[in-house]
Amino acid sequence: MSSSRKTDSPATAPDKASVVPLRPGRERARPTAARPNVVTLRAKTHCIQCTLREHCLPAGLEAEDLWEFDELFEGQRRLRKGDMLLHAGGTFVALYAIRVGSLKISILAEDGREQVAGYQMAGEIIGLDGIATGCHTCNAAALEDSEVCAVPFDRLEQMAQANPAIRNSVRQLLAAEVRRNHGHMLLLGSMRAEERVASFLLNLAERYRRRGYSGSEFVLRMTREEIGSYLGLKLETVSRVFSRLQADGLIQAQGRDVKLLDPPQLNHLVGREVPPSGL
Amino acid sequence: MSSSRKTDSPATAPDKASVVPLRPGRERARPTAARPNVVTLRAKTHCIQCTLREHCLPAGLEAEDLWEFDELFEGQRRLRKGDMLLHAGGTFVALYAIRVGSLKISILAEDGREQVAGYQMAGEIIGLDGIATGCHTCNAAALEDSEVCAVPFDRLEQMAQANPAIRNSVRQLLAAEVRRNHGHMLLLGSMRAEERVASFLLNLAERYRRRGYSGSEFVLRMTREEIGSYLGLKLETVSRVFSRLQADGLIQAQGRDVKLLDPPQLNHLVGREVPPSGL
DNA sequence: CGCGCCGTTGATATTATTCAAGACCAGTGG
DNA sequence: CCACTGGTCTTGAATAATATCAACGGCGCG
Repeated sequence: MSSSRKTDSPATAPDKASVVPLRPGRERARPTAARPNVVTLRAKTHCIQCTLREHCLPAGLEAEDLWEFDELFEGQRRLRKGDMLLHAGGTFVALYAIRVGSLKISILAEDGREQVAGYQMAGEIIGLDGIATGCHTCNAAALEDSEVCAVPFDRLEQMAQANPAIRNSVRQLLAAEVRRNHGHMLLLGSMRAEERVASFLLNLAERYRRRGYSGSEFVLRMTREEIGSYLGLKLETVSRVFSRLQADGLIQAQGRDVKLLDPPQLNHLVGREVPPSGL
Repeated sequence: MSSSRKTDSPATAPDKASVVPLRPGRERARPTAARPNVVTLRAKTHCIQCTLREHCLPAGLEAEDLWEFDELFEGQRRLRKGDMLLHAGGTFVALYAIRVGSLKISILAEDGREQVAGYQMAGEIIGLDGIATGCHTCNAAALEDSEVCAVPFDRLEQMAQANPAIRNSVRQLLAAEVRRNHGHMLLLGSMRAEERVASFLLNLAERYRRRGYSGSEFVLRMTREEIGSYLGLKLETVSRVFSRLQADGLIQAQGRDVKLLDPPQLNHLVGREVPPSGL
């Protein structure tokens, strides 16, 4: 495992789609109706060619719906590490699909305290918290240089009205958001420090795995303090737990490089029953 | 303050609407279009005559919309203390507006642990967690004998499509749900026991106050253990905090009877700045 | 090089949990 | 009427978990 302060990508990262150049005309061959002139758009990566497609908002859409969906957004927006994508109180105009990078979502107490409510990575959607009110209740800041696709919500909604598949996608997204929050409340309300950290690491691992990255070795994008904020712990406690888990042989951690050495045992720690092995 | 084990209503409870008998023909005079024969319905309390109207789903609707909304549900459903209204995993068919009583909402971890995620009282809506998925992720159980109005969701949605006011109501509801969850995460993640309990009491007080009950004196409907589950504390801790707050003169508590003696100080405890006075 | 941020670790303090005992109260059945 | 029971609530003492305070090392960066 290498020190990661410099490399700004996961330990084992097959990032292909973002490098593949647009090949105009090729995607035109798709059996679909009219869509805007792709050539005039600057550096737009279409959903159809995006490797994240199946993890993203258009997950499960058929080719036809996909192109329809693709028309929704005009291009990507770049964020530099630390840039804020959303501000609590800001008016809600669009959902954002993370194409590259990762962001932290945080909520604010009346007295100004800020708490991390989630970490979102490539393929995940940000901004759902604004759907209901029309204004955001969270901050979203880039943890590293990132790129997002903005999906104007009025157009999305309009399209959803006509297209059940897209409507369903939005639903699924909201559902996931609710489930995530419930899971987090469970964590904050009833888990001990070790369980919280293990749960956090397993969650990240699973998400990386689903995206084709290693599910056992990855690089954290956030500081100990941010992890602590997310888990309801102080940064020192997080650090200690990392050390303890390492001493117990469950993980290997050097700074932000993390390797899960004994996932079954980690799962056990979290209270999940571990299938003895096989199937 | 009186011991409350017997009285099943808040300390000072102006429950009028539920006693007022239906006066057939009267509401017919409302300037609205066709609606089903009210006489055949058993004991339906119409929104228009419900004192909770402005705290409930149809909050803010004009008379015309109100009648339209009123057609949505056929009647009330009674629950006895302990009855489950919703089961996690059950299919989502309707939202429920609490007309009388109160319920606790709880979420379940994979390993079976259960945690109270919220307490809902008269005028509040239950079942929103199912909107996204189509199946519920929470349990809802009556804390006392209660009565709810079931609002079939397919019909509500249909109506919302045509009526912006109703659509907006549903939105507001979802927004409130999100805000509630965020607030709870903040509480679980960054407050100490005293702050949590104070926050809990102030929250209840505010909700009672809005409903016309006393905002400084009320009766808890849940056990110490349930409070603890909600606040991420053990029941003994909850009990101790109650005692300490009482010793400090901030509250007066005897079992489930609670009186807030120094709301400003309680607010201060929670981190809210207290306006010195005036304005 | 020196600075600032980050992470680790130790010593100590604080907070919350656990274990245990007993009080209170409502309901039950003798 | 009484005793008995089960559930709830309170309280104390011991313990465990986490936070706080403080020191230091590493690393990137100007």
